[in-house]
Amino acid sequence: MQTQALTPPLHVKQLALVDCNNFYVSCERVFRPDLIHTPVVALSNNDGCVISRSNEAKALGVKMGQPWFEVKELEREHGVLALSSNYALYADMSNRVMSILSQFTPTQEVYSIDESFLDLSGIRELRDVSYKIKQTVGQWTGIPVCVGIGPTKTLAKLANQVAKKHPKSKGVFNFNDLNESQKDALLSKIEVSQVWGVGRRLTNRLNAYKVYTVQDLKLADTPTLRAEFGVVMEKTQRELRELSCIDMTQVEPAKKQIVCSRSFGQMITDVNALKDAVSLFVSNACQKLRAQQSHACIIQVFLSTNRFRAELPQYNPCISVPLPQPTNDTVYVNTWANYLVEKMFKSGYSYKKAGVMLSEITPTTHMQMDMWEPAHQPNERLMGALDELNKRYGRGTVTVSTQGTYLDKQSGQNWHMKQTRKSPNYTTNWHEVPYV
DNA sequence: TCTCCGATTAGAC
DNA sequence: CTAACGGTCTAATCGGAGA
Repeated sequence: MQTQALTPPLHVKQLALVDCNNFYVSCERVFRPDLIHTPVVALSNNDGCVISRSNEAKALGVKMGQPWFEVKELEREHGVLALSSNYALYADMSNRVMSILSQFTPTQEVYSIDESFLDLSGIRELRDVSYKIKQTVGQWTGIPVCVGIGPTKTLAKLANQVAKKHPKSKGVFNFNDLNESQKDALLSKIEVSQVWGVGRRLTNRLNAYKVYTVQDLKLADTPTLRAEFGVVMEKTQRELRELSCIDMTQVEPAKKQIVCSRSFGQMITDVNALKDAVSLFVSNACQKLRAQQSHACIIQVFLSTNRFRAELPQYNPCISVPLPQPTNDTVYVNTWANYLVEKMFKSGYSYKKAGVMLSEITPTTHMQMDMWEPAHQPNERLMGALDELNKRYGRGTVTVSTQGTYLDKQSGQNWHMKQTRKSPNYTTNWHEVPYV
């Protein structure tokens, strides 16, 4: 009887958002069960900022995105353990989780490394299925997840937050199970900043219009909202009103631009070290291009000094050039990148970051040949072999030209990022599998 | 005046 | 010991240049 009353009509869409709890930290804990009660954080590239926190670390006041040096005392005071991010591990764990989730529905959108939308419309016993999802992922991967369900993606996201926040929910919350007054009560208790698509700036602007809660946004005057905040906010409001505006995208669209950039572990003054770094970025960017079967028509290279050191001279050059032919050939793009670094480089500056952007991306099938330019012969077989080897034996196994040969001993300069606290690649490298 | 394009803004994770 | 603050990606919007 009770479930009968709560079960929404079958035509109501049941979109689930499955989100892994504290994903990076949870991945680390799978292989370090001894850390289960330790406050743990994972750091961004270069060990710069905190990007994942265990509940214990959150309780100690560590903020998302906070620079690690600001909270480092907690290491001594409260035994916080900070780990460098181990993307090979996280990507592999993510693939396992996503593949398990795909078993529950034909309609999955992998939204990020730790989140999937699933269309569970028409499923009876939805509560049981939701707990089954949570239980299966937990048992097969060791990663804890929460499930939020609603009639639109925006409401599924909110439902997921409710599932995460309230222990009573046991990790599953279905917005569709509420009656109208329960919905109003719930949305009135949640700050508008929690809504998907509403960040810090928009929160402030909405507050100025006396929109403080999700319910305020849901009931706000639509023409005013549209005029002052644009189409995106209007869509968000419609989604809160249970009209689905944001569709599931099941096939990942090809990227329109590909950027590979990195801050260096230390300041760099040597042009050869910069070339070395940039050639690795080109190599990674071209690999992504080939993975989605595209060519790029424009390459842009940039260098930059450390913007946090205002007392030092600043220089942030950036050049973009059209490639004579669309390509995804690492060697070919590298010759251009190298030339651009040489052209931009000025001595007397300490460089902290560099990067490469490939844009005007087109599918390889649409290749437009320049009638006058002698055709560049892409090293297709070479690139294919390179991708295959790197896939099988790990990224960086086979590299191109001078990439990676510029060793620290030549100048004492090491541009590689700082990663002093990285855990082993438990799942992707046999040499790093620990003895059990 | 209209359109195009690059730069800027805002957001997600 | 010190100094130390991430990387990618998209869509919307704005403002100037050129047609």
